[in-house]
Amino acid sequence: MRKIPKILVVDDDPDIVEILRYNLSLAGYEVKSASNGKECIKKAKLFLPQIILLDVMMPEMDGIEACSLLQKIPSLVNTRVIFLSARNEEYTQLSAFDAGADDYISKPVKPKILLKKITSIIKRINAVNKDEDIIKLDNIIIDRNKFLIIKNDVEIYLPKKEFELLFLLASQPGNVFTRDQIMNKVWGSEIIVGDRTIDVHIRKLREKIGDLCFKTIKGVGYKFIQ
Amino acid sequence: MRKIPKILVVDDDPDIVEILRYNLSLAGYEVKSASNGKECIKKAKLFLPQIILLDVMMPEMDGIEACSLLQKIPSLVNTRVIFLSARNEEYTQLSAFDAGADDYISKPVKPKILLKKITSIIKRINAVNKDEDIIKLDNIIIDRNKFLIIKNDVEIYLPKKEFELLFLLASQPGNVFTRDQIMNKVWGSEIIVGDRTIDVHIRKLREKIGDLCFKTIKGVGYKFIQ
DNA sequence: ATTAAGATTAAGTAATTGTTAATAAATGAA
DNA sequence: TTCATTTATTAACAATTACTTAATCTTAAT
Repeated sequence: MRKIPKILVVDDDPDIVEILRYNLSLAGYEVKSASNGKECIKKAKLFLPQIILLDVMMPEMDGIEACSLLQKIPSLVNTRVIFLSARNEEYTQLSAFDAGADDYISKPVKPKILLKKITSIIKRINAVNKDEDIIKLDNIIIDRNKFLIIKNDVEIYLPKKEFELLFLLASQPGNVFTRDQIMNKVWGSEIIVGDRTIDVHIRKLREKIGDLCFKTIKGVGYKFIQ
Repeated sequence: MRKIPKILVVDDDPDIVEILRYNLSLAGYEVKSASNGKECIKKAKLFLPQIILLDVMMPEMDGIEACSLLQKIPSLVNTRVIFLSARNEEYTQLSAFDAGADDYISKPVKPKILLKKITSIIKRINAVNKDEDIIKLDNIIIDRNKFLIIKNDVEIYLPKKEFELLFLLASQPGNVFTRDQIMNKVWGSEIIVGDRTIDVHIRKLREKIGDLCFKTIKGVGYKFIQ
């Protein structure tokens, strides 16, 4: 069973928010809203929407800046950003895409077409990302909602970073993740930490989950093996 | 190393095809073209593009019908269809999305914006679909994602350089790779190491994978034989 | 037989990862 | 808030593994 897709609507005009919320809710989406860039970032982190509909011109922080910041949040790598804007100058659109936009739609928005686009995006997301929040393997269950690992029927709680690292590696058992990939997915591209940080976290995981679960591929990276 | 993205341009107007081809090639994409829906289907099957730019109105078979048919081709599940059309009636757009379109752009197309959109789509495709770097031969599987060799159902792990060397040779079984080629591909052109280095790595591979798999062509190089 | 290219081995060197403990930062409770 | 506790990061060094080289031996072609 698939979860109801979540959409975050960000616009400083309450009327637009209301119209979008109405149409999207009716179409069966879970909708939340924000009225500026700062609020957008804050809510996106908690809400983890599949799609963010983002206005360009807003007080406090505009959409472009917000979009740039969203890109750096690891938990939002799979979130698509669609700009909805009355500003149709080419350079605005271009900088929106540079900031990481997935699409740019000019206002006034035609609700039917917007809905179709969203359907099509959700279809693509679902086709690829088995975006499961729970990884179930032979003798280990990793539950991202509860931040809990169950190994051989024993509950194990891990600190955030250790959990994220385990979750990443276990998302594709057997596959090697390079240190760069791990860095980007667990820490995010803007955070720079030392060389040994990953090692130490792997160390802790080996202690808590089991030595044999983590294989080092020297010069390449690490992988999780069942 | 990532492959060059492929784009299929479909339009019955040769001028439009030429403009798009020019811009896309310049941006580093591999471009092919078709001039109607039927040709589109045929070429898409062979070319397996990441993206198809599709006109709506065309002789023989229009874009909408072509798009519907494309959806049914399993090898094209990951191909995105972007309509480029002068017809901006809402119902045309809606039926395009119903036919499986990923986007609908109204002509005249602004090349810069189109390119940004394509970049953003390719980025998303690459983020998920890591190209399957697996070489499968009669009794050996070389899996680059897992950094693992399976020979006669036995797992073999190799150090990085040995793995890269084997991967290179096995990528074209029977073909000779000169020492220069090997040097460039495995070590890179900047790094200079002695003459015997390759020999020693071949030695190790012969030990671990099997003597008979590696044939020396004196004065030329080495080849992998099944 | 001569010679040039490759094979082999062992040993040295370089690079990468592992480990521990100390410190900083974040979190949560009183 | 303040203090206690947990978590994250770093630094220093140890251990390991991989890579390269040098020296010597073998082979194949002319």
